[in-house]
Amino acid sequence: MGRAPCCDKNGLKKGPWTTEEDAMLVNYIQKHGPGNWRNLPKNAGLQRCGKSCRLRWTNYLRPDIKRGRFSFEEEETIIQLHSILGNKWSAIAARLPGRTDNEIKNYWNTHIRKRLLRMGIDPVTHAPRIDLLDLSSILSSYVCNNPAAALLNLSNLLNSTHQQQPLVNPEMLRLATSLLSIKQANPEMCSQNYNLHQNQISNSQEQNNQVLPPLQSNDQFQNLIQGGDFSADMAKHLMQQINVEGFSPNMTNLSCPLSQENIVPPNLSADHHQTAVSQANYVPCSTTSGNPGPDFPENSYFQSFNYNKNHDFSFDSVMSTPYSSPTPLNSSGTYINSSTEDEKESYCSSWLKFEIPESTLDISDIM
DNA sequence: AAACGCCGCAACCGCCGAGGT
DNA sequence: AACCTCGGCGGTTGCGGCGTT
Repeated sequence: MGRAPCCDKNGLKKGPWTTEEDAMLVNYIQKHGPGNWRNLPKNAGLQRCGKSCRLRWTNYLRPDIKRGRFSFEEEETIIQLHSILGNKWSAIAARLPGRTDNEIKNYWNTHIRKRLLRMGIDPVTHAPRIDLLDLSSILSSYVCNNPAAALLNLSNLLNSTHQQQPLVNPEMLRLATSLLSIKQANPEMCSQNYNLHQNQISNSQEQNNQVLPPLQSNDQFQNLIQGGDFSADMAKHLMQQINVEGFSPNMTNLSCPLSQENIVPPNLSADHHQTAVSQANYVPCSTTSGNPGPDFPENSYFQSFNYNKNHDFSFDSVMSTPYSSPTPLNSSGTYINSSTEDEKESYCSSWLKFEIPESTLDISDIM
């Protein structure tokens, strides 16, 4: 037999609270204090169950509740805490004065979660998910203006071996197909030897140590895809076939979020995690316009991404970042106070695109 | 102007653990 | 030990506002 309901629901009102009900509840609690929720509605003259009263008080009427938009700093903190605590909304709320767990939960589900998905980040694990990334935007931004960088991007992505999740998915294959078409349409463009990163090329070739027979035709490629036997190595081979000599599987240029497991030992307590989470989970990319990158708040979550003014986003440097860094959880520095959601989103997305800095790719040599 | 769909948020629901009897 | 109440938590729902067609 199930547990009896918290109260007799017959005759009790449900749904949105009226201002009169709010006033009655507030008046009663001001006189008698919160608690004894079971008897509170009767004593206060409310036709509500105790649970409803408690929720109304804790989530809305409490005087110390902060209303209004979440600040950039608050959002930053939520993402940090969620990366280590998961959906422990009450624990997260405990570190955000004035915010309720319900409010944080709603904000996560309606704003942050969607934004992370758009940026190719799994909102559950906080790990990168290529299959979530908006590849069409990458394609459009690079193939139109900078096909060489697009190819390099793909090369990087396809050569990523540190990911646990498969990087090659139908979307990627579609992208590769498109690039192949571009090559056929513009053979002179793709046949150039861009002669970039030669050292890294040779290194990667040594690492790959694989010799695959050349694909003879687009049909062969299509058959390969349709056959379903298409591994990351095969995809890599495909990129070689598209003629990306000069483009290396340059791991150090691939911005890569780190999973929690990579930076935090599992036996650390939540308090230790609090310190640890101050470190990089995501690694920003520079912009393609020569922009030195966003000025992240000092000691902020984003600042800790190891952004380098010289466009040198070293994967190794991130990996070696100690998780015991004393970076404070709550930034005391100034921060960009984006006033709108769009501003905030564009601000965030600018540091998480899989983009290649033009400073390492002289376009004039290509064109 | 009306219909429709989307989105955000307040509120509800079911479950659980702690504590008292 | 068993039962009950209370408070808390996370997931889900549904309503109202808003934009689009």
